[in-house]
Amino acid sequence: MGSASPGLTALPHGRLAQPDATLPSPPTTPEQPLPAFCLHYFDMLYSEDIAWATKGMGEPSQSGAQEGRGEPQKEPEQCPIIDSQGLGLGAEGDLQASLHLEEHSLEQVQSMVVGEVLKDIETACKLLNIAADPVDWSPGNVQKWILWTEHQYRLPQIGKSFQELSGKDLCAMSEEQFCQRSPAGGDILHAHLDIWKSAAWMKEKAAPGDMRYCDASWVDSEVDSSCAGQPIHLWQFLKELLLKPHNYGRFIRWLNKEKGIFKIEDSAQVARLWGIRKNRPAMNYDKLSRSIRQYYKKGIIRKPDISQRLVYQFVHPV
DNA sequence: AAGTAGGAGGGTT
DNA sequence: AACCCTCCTACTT
Repeated sequence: MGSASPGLTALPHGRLAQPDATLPSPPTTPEQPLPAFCLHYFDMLYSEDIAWATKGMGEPSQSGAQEGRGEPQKEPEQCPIIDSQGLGLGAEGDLQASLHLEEHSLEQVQSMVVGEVLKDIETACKLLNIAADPVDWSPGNVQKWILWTEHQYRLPQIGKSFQELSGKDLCAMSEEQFCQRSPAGGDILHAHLDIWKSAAWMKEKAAPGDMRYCDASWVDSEVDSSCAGQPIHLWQFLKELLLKPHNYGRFIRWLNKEKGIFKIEDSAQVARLWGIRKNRPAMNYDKLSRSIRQYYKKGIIRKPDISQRLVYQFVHPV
């Protein structure tokens, strides 16, 4: 087990010295939450393969310790805009212009970062059926979020240290208190919570009167508009995962999207995600696959014509 | 050893 | 009643 790229997100970098950012930061958290924001995105970049974006953003090269693990770590072509930061700053006269350009590109990257983070949080909300704002979480929601975060970022299992805590309690805790409850990974969990708090704060601030963001999912502070509290079906859950190859492609992916054929690449992880979603800690692939097989009779999922292990097909692909 | 198939019983909604 | 969850045996890869 645990076959999938160990240590990818066992971040040794802790607090990164980020350049002071131009993004807003919640007034509730005096100690710059934005680094956490970026930190989180760096995680994603490294777990996905868009490492180029980290090049110009003050990332201190991860101390090279992560190199050569699993993936070949291809050296991608550098982003010309961002790369201007490190190169071509020799001439004094160009300095002003370069800085200007740099600022502009930084803004672009930052807005991209924010957009990606918001999207991922939105996905997680749907998947976990929890509110976007951590303050609104029940103790059960908190446990779900911690389980999911542990899973997503391969943190040590520390959820039990935070039992009986509501989202409000959690949000009131400092990083030190997190570490007190969980010396291993408490700081990272706190950083992730900061990201969620920041996102919730930004959202609240973004749409006081007029709401442009009806399309995504959250219109007001109330999130679950479509399927609030509704029991999600397994096939829906699988489709949601498949819609996010960026996040879940390592676990489940399309083999032929048009025909609805997909493959479960990591049965244990998919089962675990499903278990988190349904509050079934004992969920495993044996049980999950039994539920999939129930779909045969109902005509929702079937085995493809050429049957392969861990490969299924939606009968009515959309 | 892990995945596939489907019966059976129970729980939650 | 629908939709799993759990446990099970038998069979295949």
